[in-house]
Amino acid sequence: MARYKVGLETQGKILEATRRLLSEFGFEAITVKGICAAAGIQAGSFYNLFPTKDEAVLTVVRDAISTFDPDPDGEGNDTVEALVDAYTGFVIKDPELGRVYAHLAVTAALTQDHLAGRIQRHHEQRVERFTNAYVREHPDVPRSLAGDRMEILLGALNGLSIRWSINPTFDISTYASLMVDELATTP
Amino acid sequence: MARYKVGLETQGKILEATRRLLSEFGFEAITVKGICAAAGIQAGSFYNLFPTKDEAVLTVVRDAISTFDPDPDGEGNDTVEALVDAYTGFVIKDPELGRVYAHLAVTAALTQDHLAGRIQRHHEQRVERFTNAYVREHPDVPRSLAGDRMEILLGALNGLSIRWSINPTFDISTYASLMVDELATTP
DNA sequence: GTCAATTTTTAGTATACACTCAATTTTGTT
DNA sequence: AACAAAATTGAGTGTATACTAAAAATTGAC
Repeated sequence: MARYKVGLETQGKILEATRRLLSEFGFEAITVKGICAAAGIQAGSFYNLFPTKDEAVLTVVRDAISTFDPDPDGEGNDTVEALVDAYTGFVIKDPELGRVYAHLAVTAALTQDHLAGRIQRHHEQRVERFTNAYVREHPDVPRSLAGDRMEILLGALNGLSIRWSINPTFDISTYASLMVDELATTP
Repeated sequence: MARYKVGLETQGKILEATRRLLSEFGFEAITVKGICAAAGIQAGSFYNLFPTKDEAVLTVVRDAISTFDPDPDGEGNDTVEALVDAYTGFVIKDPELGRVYAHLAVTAALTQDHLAGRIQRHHEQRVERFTNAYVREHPDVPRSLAGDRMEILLGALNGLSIRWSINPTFDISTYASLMVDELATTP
């Protein structure tokens, strides 16, 4: 929506401020007022560039996640292990943002609002991607079963990442690998 | 705080209304106004019996969970499997309430408010109890390791229950059992 | 340099919410 | 029946929030 250079700069300021506030204080604490203050702009300017607060938050979270994408060009050569590493890497790199994601994933299951739909779609795409990788590695496993298993894996990863964000000594990577092994060998 | 019969009755009405609203609309949708309307009372009456909204919600969730307690008298004879069954039973019996619990468990990791502290304490007690059962069944495993494993199990259970509440065809019981087996056999 | 499109500011609106309080009514003990 | 404790009412407070709109300033294509 920004077409002039200043508009793009302001957009950048807003995203950076949102990212900083999310990383520091989490999802519940974020307000448009706070974002504007941190970005050094006024509310009207925010709404000239973003339709809603959620849009700014989602943009930040999406960008942060894609930073860890093992196959950003969609060449179809990522592995389940690499995808799991990407997930844990994201959570470990920026714990508070990981919490924000987990929080969004949970509330997506709870509420019916617009944000929930967006997050749910993201989750489904993620399952799809994990499933593709799994089927590639285990061609003998029927796709529907593979999909179920990846649902478990992702559900458990979400739970573990929440646990990890409470107690960072919790060895999420190792346990995530353990789960992957288990799902690879179960008949 | 209720000392007269009518007060106890009103307390019951409030809890029932809260339970009904939570089961139907979830945590995010609940308001004091809504509870009062459903209970057929006024706000002042609510606050005569409950100090905060959260207190009513917590009471309902706590009661619902304790219904499934395999060892309500604390005799120390419950097993990990029975505890897992209790968890999944609770979630399956009342999905929306299960979601509410998962939601509270997640936000407990996110926020610092009073409610968060209460839920976190509940989680810790739960881990303690799972750990006790696990150590009873696997006396050779050191307690700290057992505790870690139960943290994983509970974290994953939370994640799975969220997943299940999105898609009830998801076989949470079976997968929960699988996880228990895995945690029993890992060196 | 002009001028329309874009951006920014300023000053709001609308609303939803948890919670309070003084006055009134009801309860149960004596 | 008296009366204090408890319960209830109903109107209200305070506050925080996302979001808006009109006017002013800035940008950049021509």
